[in-house]
Amino acid sequence: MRISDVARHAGVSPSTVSYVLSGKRSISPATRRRVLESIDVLGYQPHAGARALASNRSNVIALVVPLRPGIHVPVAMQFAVSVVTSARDREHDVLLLTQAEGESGLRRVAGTSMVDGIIVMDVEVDDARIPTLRSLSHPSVLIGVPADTEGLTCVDLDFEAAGRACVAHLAALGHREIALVGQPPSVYERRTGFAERTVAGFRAEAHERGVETTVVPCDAAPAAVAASVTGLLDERPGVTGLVVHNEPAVGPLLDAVRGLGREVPADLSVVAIAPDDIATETSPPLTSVSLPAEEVGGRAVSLLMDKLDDFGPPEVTLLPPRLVPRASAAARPALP
Amino acid sequence: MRISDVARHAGVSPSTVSYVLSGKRSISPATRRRVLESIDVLGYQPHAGARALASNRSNVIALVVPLRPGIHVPVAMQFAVSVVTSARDREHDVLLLTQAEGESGLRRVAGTSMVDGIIVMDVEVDDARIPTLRSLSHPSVLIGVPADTEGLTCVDLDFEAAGRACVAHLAALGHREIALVGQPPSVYERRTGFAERTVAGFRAEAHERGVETTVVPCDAAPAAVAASVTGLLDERPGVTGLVVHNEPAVGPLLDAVRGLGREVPADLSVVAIAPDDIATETSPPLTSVSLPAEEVGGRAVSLLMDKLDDFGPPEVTLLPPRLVPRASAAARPALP
DNA sequence: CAGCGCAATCGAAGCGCTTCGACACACGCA
DNA sequence: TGCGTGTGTCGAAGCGCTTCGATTGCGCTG
Repeated sequence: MRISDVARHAGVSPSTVSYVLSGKRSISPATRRRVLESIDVLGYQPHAGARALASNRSNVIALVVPLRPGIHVPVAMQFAVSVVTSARDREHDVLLLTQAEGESGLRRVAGTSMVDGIIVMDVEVDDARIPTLRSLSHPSVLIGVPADTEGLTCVDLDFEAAGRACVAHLAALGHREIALVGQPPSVYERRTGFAERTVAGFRAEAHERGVETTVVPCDAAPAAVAASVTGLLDERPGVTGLVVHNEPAVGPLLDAVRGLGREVPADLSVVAIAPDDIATETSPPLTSVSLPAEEVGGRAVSLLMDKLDDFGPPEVTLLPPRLVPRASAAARPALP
Repeated sequence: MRISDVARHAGVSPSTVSYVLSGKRSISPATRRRVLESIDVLGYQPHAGARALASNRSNVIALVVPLRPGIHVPVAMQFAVSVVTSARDREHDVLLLTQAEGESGLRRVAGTSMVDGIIVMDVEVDDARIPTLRSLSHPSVLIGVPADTEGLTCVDLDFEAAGRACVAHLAALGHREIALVGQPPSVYERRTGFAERTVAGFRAEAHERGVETTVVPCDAAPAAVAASVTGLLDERPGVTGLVVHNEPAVGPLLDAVRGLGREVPADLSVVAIAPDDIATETSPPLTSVSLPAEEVGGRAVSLLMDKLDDFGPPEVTLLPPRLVPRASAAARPALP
């Protein structure tokens, strides 16, 4: 079943069929209808390889998904799924690359023209893949922001602003000493962009408002969370507000706080940076800055498509944080 | 940079370069060396589309990942990653399809020759995609086992045997009344193969051994787990053994049991069906049947590759369960 | 020593599509 | 009436690779 079969069936030339399909030249309505009907009747599907060869476009993009210690898989998958969905909306498929494939994987899929562009998740401040991406002639979009963004297209939640927003919210409620319960230590050790930027925003806003801070990296295991929280509240008894930037830790954290005989939000306010579904499932529902995975994934695809059609210069897109008050943050308790 | 450039550089014809690359005809060691050197010097990478067009092989396989309510994303990703890794080991890439794309997605990637074969995860007992898969001329492998396996290639842990093994272990320890804390209700409602098979094995073995059983589907949220466990132990005070087939529930379940003042394993034995990392991270470490995601993913790829080279008939591969005793199951407590 | 078989290589056809230039025709305008 | 302009369609030339059959030169065998 080839394009020439369709052409014969519709009584036109193969090139006409091609133009009907691509819309790159005008075709009379009557011809278009006949061709589309033939395609339908014959169940024609163009050969992807032939198309890629002739047009120099594969209509596939590569997505590098993170598989590193400390990442929260369900959230990473939210990003991945939204990339796939958005890509499909724009007639593209997604080739899955793992972190393990590394830079050679990027070179391979680009060098063999297997993909038209690349989306990279979980970018580090000084990411080893960036020189490779720069060296490729293929466009790419980073989900996350490295230190040097020169010539790169990046998109992410504005984590610095998110950190600031959490502090501002707590400060406005009167809290004078707050702590950030953060990502697992390994995430900071490899200098993952989003984690570092959150801490920076958290500290900067607190400094500007004269609020005292502590930052506690935190492993996800419930026991580790309990230990961190207990240790924290023990060492810093004045802490009345917590910012949690660690999805799997939110449940265990609330349990641990309760286990210490403290009520949320009466004795301790908690603000999370997390996807809405995680923030709303807890009891009490968490005041949170939502992590708009869907929007970020969709934006990454849009930006990549723009680069494929070479519109505009590279740019860094930081989505403004939205803090939604729920039931976990309240005014600072009166001093005992 | 084309194959003819390499050929010129090495002083041979393009077809010789091709044969060096594919190994489909014998090439003298001297020529092979020259060609490989030229490839290296020039940094040649063959054009994937051209290759696919000429050879009728894309060296890409499609993987349909599950995104349904109730599935445990990290475990699903373990499967996916092992599929990608195994595929790469065999010179194939992986195209990511989401459940949402449905049957039309399968038809599309097969019909356009975008992929050579398809791997489908999370198969239901009466899966809607199976007729489509049967109708395609492309080979496919299911991870999971439907009711009618005629003509299909499937691979999975033998969940029925796993259910049996858990019961057998508890029964051997003297337990006479046990319960299965299962997957979320939605998983049973859509009749997911692995969940149903576990229940069947659990019930059959218990019946044969004269052990009384209860089956409790269970949502993953900690509160829901606590409610299920409390309700269960309340209604069935004679239960001294639990089989847990629900990854995210194991932590909350242990907490809930403890919350009821019962010790594991002194008062209540627990056996899990879960990946080893989940079973070993708890306190106490769980006696468990491991879920060999890596092996299943690898097998799925092997089976698909065999079908691509059309070796052998379709077959259902059920990996035998391995029950590893750890610290969560002990002899049934003496009656009060 | 003619003839054979085998190993190593080449040339050319063709995979199924896109795209460029050419062409035919209709229309409006001078 | 003739000419430019624009629209719709066609034909042919590739895109870069694989693969088939043909060819060459060699060492053997009978």
